[in-house]
Amino acid sequence: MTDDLTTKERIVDKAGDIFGKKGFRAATIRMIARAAHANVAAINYHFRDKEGLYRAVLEDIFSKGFEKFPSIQVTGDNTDPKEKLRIFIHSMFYRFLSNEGWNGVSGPGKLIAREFLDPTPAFEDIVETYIKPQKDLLVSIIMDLSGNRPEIMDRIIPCALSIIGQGIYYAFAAPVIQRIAPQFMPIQENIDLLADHVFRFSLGGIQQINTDLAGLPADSPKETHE
Amino acid sequence: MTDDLTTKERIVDKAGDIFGKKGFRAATIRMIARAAHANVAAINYHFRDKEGLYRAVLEDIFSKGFEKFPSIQVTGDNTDPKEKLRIFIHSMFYRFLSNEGWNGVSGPGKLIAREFLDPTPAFEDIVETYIKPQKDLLVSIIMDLSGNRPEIMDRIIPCALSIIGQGIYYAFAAPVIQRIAPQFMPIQENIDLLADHVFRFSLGGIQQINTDLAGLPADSPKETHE
DNA sequence: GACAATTTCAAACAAGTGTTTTATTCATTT
DNA sequence: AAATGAATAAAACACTTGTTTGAAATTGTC
Repeated sequence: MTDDLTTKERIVDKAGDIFGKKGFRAATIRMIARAAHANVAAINYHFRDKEGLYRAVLEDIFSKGFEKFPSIQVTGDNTDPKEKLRIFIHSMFYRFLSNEGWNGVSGPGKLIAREFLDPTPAFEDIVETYIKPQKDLLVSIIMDLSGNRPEIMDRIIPCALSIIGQGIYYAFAAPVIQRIAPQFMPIQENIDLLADHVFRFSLGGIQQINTDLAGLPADSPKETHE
Repeated sequence: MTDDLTTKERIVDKAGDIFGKKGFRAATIRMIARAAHANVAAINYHFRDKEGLYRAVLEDIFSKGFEKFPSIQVTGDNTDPKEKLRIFIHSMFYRFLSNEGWNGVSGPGKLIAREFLDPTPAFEDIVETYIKPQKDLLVSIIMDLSGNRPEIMDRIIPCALSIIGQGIYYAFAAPVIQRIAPQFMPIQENIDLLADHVFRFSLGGIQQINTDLAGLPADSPKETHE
């Protein structure tokens, strides 16, 4: 199934799994070479060194992940902000957990979780290119939900972090979830279940923050009820 | 300051920092020995092998962390459940982030985050002894907040995971938070700020879930689509 | 103080690491 | 068909790893 790929492509592909599964340090180029049916020297030939391969893998994962599961492009239109939030969260979970995405903790998704903990130099660009725009988009959605009051920005940002945090946790704490709440394992079958929960929970959280701030003078606090 | 400790204690102490900072694999016993002013062979003498040392470190971290920042012991009393939730979340953040606790991402806390990703065999006992009781306590608090309806357990558990998830994320995604929202860095000075936000946000989330379920008869698990 | 057990130390060991070297095969162009 | 450059392969290299060894130092006990 990977036989029609070039050696270089096979190496990046398998390296994603192995770096994800083992971590940068514990993954050896000999494992990767064997898995990719390539010679160890091919890695240094194509990627200069182990870190060069890692950079290539990281870029590959993010570009493919956001290509297959983009977040919402249209932010300025008049879609219901609740619906935007729902789509954002669902996209996030599909990107994290689906087989065509980062496949949760058994695939390259784990590699991303590792970067959250110990960013390598290669991660700098990733944050700028992919993560910051995600955060900004989410902030703008929450802003919409809160009546667009720029003065409450420092209440909005923690909400965004809380939402991203739930996504990251569900995606990468799988080994622990497996042990304490196996029915909510972050796997393909549970994507919609988990995403729905996080959407509901976060919507409530945002509304609570809005309520806390209700005393402040502002335009009519948009009632978000169904 | 660590000079009055035995060699064995100095090794465990420094190993916590180094394992946390570098990870199990990347941390070398020579680094640890040098930091602890001990000979490399002392590690194998006292702990059999590197993994034995790691086990000792893990047990040390958890026992000390929960000793200094226990969660609430009294769950059956008549304290306001909201207040219980507030205390639970604050305890969690203090344990994760304070200097006398796990000191966030610069201390042994990072080691725990790593275990969430790749549990070692040593983590099994930790989950049973420390993490599961934490989850059960949190579930019982949320249960109180939801009117104690056991039939909605599968809505309660995800709420617990969402709360723990925010804690874990805030504590250990520091390198990313530093880059996308530096004013909310998980450090000593921000503990109360972050814990307060997570409390408010989560309270709103739980109430939203309760609202969603308000109309439901006791046992019809209606799907939450629009 | 003498003896025995525990603890510490420098050195060596075997295995595994990323990388480089050198030679060979393959594909493309002339 | 020959030539050229890219790609692959096997082996060697320099280095680091966790662990073990055997002797020295320290500690506790009589």
